[in-house]
Amino acid sequence: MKRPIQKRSLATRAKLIASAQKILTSKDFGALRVEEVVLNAGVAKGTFFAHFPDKDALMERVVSDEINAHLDRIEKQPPPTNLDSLLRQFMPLLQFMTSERYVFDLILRHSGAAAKEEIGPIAQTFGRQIGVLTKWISVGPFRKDVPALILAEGVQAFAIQSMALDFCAINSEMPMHARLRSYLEPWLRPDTLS
Amino acid sequence: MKRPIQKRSLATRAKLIASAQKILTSKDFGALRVEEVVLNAGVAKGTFFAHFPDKDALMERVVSDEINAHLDRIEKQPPPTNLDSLLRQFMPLLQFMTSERYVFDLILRHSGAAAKEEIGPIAQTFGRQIGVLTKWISVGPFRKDVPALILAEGVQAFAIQSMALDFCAINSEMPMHARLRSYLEPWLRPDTLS
DNA sequence: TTCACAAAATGACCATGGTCAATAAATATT
DNA sequence: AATATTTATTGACCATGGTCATTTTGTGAA
Repeated sequence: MKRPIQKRSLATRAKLIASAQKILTSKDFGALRVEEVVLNAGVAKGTFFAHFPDKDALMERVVSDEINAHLDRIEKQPPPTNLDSLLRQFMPLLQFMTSERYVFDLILRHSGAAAKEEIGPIAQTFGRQIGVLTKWISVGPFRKDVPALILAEGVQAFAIQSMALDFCAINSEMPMHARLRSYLEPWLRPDTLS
Repeated sequence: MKRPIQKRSLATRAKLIASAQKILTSKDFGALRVEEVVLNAGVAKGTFFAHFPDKDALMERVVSDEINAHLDRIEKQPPPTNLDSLLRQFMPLLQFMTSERYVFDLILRHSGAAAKEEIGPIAQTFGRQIGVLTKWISVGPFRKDVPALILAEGVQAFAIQSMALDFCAINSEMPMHARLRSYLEPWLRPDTLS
C-alpha cells in the first residue's frame, strides 16, 4: 500500500540543499564534495543518493535556483525597446553562467532534457528563457519575417557560443557582450545593415 | 641537459592509442575504461598518465582524429552553390558528433581552448571548421552585409544548438537537418524571405 | 498498545580516474 | 667499459562518486 512522503524526508532533503548552499558561500561549485555536504548536513552518504540520483542533480538544483532568480528579475522588467537594452538585461545571467567553468559545463550538459526522461530543472530555465525572449522579440523593434520562437532559439544559440568563446584563450580580447552583439545585430535586425 | 624523446616512448603512446581504437570498435566511447586500455596495451596504469594528462585527453585525441577525417573529406569537395548542399556536406560530421551523448559532451567541453592553456585537438578541428565555412560562405550565394567569419561562427553556433536539441525528448519530432536549416535560411539569406 | 509493513537512513563496500615515490632503461660523459 | 644523468615505466595507493543489503523509524490497522 502506498504511503505519502514523510516530512522527515522533506526535512532531510532541505538540510542537504541548505548544506550545499552554505558550503558554496565559501567554495567554488567545482570544489564541492558530496562527502562534505553529508557531513555538514549530519546524514549518511547513502542518504544523499536516496534523495538525488547523482551529484549533478544537486548541482542542477542549486544552479537552477540561481538562474531562476535572475529570470524572476528579468521577467519583472518591461520589454526592451532596442537590442542594447535586451543585452543589458540578460548580461547578469550570462555572467553567472560563466562565473566558473564547472558551472558552464553543467549547464551545457543539462540545457536540453535527456532523451526519454523527465525534463530537468536547468532545461526548464532554458524553456523560461525562450519564453521571455520570444515575447520580447515579438513586441520589440526586430525583424518579423521569421517566427519569434526561431529568433529566440537563435539568441540562445548565440549566447552559448559567446560564453564558450569567452572561456577561450585565443578570443579573449573581445568582451562577451560585444561578441554577442555582433551576432545579434545581423540576426535580429538584418535590414538595418548596409 | 635536455634530451630528445625516446622512440620507446613514441611506441608506447602509439600502443595506447591503438589499444583505445581497437576497444572502440566493439564498445561505445562512454564505456571505455582506462584500465582496459592499459591492460590491452600491456603497460601499467601510471604509464597512461605519463602520456596523457587525463582520460579526456585520450578521448579528445581519438575523437578529433575522426572529426579531422570528416573535414578532410569536406575540404576536398567544391564549395556548395546553395544552402542545402552546404548542409548535406556537413551532415555526416554532425551525425558523428551526436552519435553518442558522451561524444557530444566531450566535444562541447573542449570546443573552446581552455583559458591560458594550449589549444587542444578538438578546438583545432573547430578552427578548421570555421576556416572551411568562412571560405564557402564568402564565395557562395549568401549575404554579404556581414563578415564571412561572423557568419561562419553563427553557423557553428546553430549547428551546436541543433545537435543539443536533437538529444532533447521534447523536440525530437523535427530532424536535426531540418532544424538547422530553419536557422540557417534567415541567418545566411535574410533577403530571400518575405 | 501492539503489530505489520512501508519509508527512510545507514555505512561498509565498490568502481574508476588519477598520483607519486621508487625502479628500470636509455643515453651521455669519463 | 664504467659511471652519471636524464627519460620512461611501474604499481601500490589515494580521492571521490556511487551502490546496496541491513537497520531504524514512522504510521495505519487490529
